[in-house]
Amino acid sequence: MTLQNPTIERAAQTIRRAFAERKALVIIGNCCVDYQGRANSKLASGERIVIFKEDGSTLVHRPTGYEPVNWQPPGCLFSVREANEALHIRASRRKPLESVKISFDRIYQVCVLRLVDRGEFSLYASEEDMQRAILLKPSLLEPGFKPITYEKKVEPGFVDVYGTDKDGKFVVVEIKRKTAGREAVLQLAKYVNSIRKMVNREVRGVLVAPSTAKDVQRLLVTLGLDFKALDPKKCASLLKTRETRRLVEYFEDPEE
Amino acid sequence: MTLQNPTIERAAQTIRRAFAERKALVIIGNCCVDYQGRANSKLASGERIVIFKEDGSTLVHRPTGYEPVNWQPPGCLFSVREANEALHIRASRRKPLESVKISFDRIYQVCVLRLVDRGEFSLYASEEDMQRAILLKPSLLEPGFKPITYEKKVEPGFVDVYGTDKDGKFVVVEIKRKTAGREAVLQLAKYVNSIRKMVNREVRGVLVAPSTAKDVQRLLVTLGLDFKALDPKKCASLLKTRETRRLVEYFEDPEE
DNA sequence: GAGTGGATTTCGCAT
DNA sequence: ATGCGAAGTCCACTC
Repeated sequence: MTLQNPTIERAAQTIRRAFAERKALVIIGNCCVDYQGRANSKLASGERIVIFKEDGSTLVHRPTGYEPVNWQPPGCLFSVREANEALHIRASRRKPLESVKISFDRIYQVCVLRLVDRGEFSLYASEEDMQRAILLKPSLLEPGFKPITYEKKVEPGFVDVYGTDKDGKFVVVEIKRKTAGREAVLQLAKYVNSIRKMVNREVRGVLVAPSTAKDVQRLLVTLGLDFKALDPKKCASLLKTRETRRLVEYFEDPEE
Repeated sequence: MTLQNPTIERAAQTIRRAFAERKALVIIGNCCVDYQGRANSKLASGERIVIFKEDGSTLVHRPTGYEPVNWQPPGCLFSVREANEALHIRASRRKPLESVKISFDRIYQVCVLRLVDRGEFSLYASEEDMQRAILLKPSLLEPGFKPITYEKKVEPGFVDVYGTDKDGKFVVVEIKRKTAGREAVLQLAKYVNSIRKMVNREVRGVLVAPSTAKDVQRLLVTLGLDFKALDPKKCASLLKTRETRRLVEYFEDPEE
């Protein structure tokens, strides 16, 4: 439901009902803003986009900039008042005690919304990011792990990461960005077997993924392989705070 | 200018022109969002409020939460495409290379805006205000305190305020606008140690904040640092009654 | 409930 | 441009 260029009275009426019904609001108009709480601020008159959400969060957006000039986190109570031919909306909360007062002298549009949004949000890094993270911080895999090389060519394909564990055993690491299925395990098993034929030492296989599909855990046990849960997102954030360029140089010319 | 429940074609046309004329856009509709760049994310279908600003910033807001679920800072280029009865808007930038692709399958409203906003914004009772207050009225810190300079560069960072106490000892002041945690103390300690290495005189450290977190008092004692309680609001009200412009001139060329 | 650390942090300022 | 510190940071997680 949308009002175009409503009077202050009409807008106030609509906005009050919207708050009562816990609907979201988008108001576009000329306003000034006063904030008092953790700090204090004043914003002189100008045209802005103001959003009030169902959960009590509040945003005042100027025509430029990523950040809202004024805002209020979720959990606010809203109140509406008309005075001096202006519409005053106050969003306030306790802990910390603070409030934002938005005063409109002209309203171009009031948009009342019942938004339905059940869409899942997922943030992730690429498989390569997980690989880099493990090379950078081998303890992510397990204590004592030492990478030797990565993308190691073996008969069936390329081993994601290859190294030794705390006991000196060889370790073959297979990385999946999302829930690992049966094929990931079989792939890892192939690599492990391939390497066992070539070296005269114990070889372990470790599957790295945020989680496994059902029954995969049992398959891993059957084949004598290990699993390490690792969140791609954590890998991504870890990479940000480190120098990754060096990695390439360091592992550039992998020894055989 | 506002479209209600437009067809995809009509919306695309309007949005293209809005981008060409560098106007701001508020679009409400059902969409999914794909982000690739510093990280990657996928947002499944749902109803959202999407804002494109004149400066290239982009915001995708779900019906709850202070923060946008997806966004792009200022400086993006927008492109519009129609395919499979959906409208795809891409906001992309270089450095870092990243893009957000928003795909609408239903659009409830498109609002094209030329917002005029010249209103001045001023923030009070910030950390900077506390700093100014202390420089203006050094006795707020303690009797006999004499500021030498502020924002003094030392190895680990910038010392908020630097001066001497009634006994001629050097004083390093670290200011926090809110309850000071452990990290504030450690920061102060770093500054103090850094300065101790450089001068041949006693150096004291004073933490200024409205209050401290638990255990922080003990940490201060352990490290031999002092604490002075100071309310940001009081600093702000003190500044209102004085001429603050002078400060800059006075401390402009800090002596070493 | 408070403290601690991360963020697709963003933003501003200094080098 | 790049890098570092601050923020009304917000937010999720731990104690």
